[in-house]
Amino acid sequence: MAVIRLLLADDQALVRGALAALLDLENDLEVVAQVGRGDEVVAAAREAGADVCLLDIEMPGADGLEAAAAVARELPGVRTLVVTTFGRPGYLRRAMEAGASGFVVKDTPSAELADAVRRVHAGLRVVDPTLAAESLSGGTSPLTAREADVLREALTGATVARIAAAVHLSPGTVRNHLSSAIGKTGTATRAEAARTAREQGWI
Amino acid sequence: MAVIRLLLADDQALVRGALAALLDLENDLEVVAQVGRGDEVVAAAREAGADVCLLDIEMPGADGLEAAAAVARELPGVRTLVVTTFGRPGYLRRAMEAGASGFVVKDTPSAELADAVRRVHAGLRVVDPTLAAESLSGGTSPLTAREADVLREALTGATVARIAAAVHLSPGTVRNHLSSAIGKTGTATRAEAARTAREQGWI
DNA sequence: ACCTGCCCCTGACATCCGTCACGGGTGCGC
DNA sequence: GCGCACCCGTGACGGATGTCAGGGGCAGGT
Repeated sequence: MAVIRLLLADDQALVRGALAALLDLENDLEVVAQVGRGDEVVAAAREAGADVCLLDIEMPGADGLEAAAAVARELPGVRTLVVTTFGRPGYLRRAMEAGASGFVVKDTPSAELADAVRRVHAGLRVVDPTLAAESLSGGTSPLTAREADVLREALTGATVARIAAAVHLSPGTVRNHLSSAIGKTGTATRAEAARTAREQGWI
Repeated sequence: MAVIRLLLADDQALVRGALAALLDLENDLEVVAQVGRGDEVVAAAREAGADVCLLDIEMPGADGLEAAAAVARELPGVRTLVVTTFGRPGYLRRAMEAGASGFVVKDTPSAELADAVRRVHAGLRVVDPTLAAESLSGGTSPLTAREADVLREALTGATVARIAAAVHLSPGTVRNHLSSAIGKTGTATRAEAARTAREQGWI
């Protein structure tokens, strides 16, 4: 039986190397490529002939969800497994929509990772069970595209004027979108709204 | 020569297990304990007879800096190496003040971790060189204790009224502290001030 | 053709926020 | 003792913010 060829993508070199050490202990797994940026995944996977890509979400260049979509689009035979720190319901949904075959949070015991890789390689879907329930209940974002845009800018604590400049809108419109987003998130200030939206994976 | 006995503390089980796999590859290193909470470090290190503790900063119970201080206080012969995601200057300073022997960010190549452990065990100090410069230049926090308190509450985007309630102060006083903190951080809003203070490791 | 939802903008309002000036209290080092 | 820094509070000011009521435009579904 042929070994499963893996690509690891994580911006933290130490974690990347440690995961490689962990997975290389398995006889049927082989790490054939490692990258630290999301926009290098497709090229590296193609060159190394990877079967499965392990993708972290938080990465420079392109995040793991974009990378998963790119792999699904350009390398149809290659499966992707998203491995992330944050078990946000919206992340799971977005990962599945991006064509990922699996979703694992970094809280899971390390012994299960190799099995998750094997299942994904076999064509099965791997989803963190506790997260799946949350995702089904309240996963989809109630925010409109513009509301998500202004909330993204609001994450840094920017003023209305700067958000308006960044999104090329009138300050009044920005305030309307923010007010709407605050209502939808059940919060009282834009900072809280941005915070909860991020925790839900909506932005 | 005796092997170096290691304790790993990281709240993410997957990362913890992967680091264990990485370090167990070295003949002179042995992982003898793993914990996922900061407040279990001392007991586990004592029971397992660890020589060196690898501590992540972000952990429930007690963070890695508190854990390092506890180890230094209660297990004088045991050295600690702080391994963290965020290379914030204030973190390095606080780690050293807590009695840690080393400070490594998760961006460093995985091949260097084992060497860092050996150096720490040998009594040397290990510090990420790029971070050391930053820390010397602008590491110490300009914030007073109260300013740090209100900024911590402001991180979530709370209103002045809620911050005041949480810190048991008058709303006016809270606004004064916030205004002062905004001035010291060179920002324009409390959200930005809280953000930069966190990035500097001041809170 | 009509309704609905989202987008963009304007204007007005009450409230909140950031700033400043001020006074009084404490503890520390010179 | 004196200055100094920090703490806590008050009061007032201008500007920012969140909310509401409108108006118009543009797509998709009935």
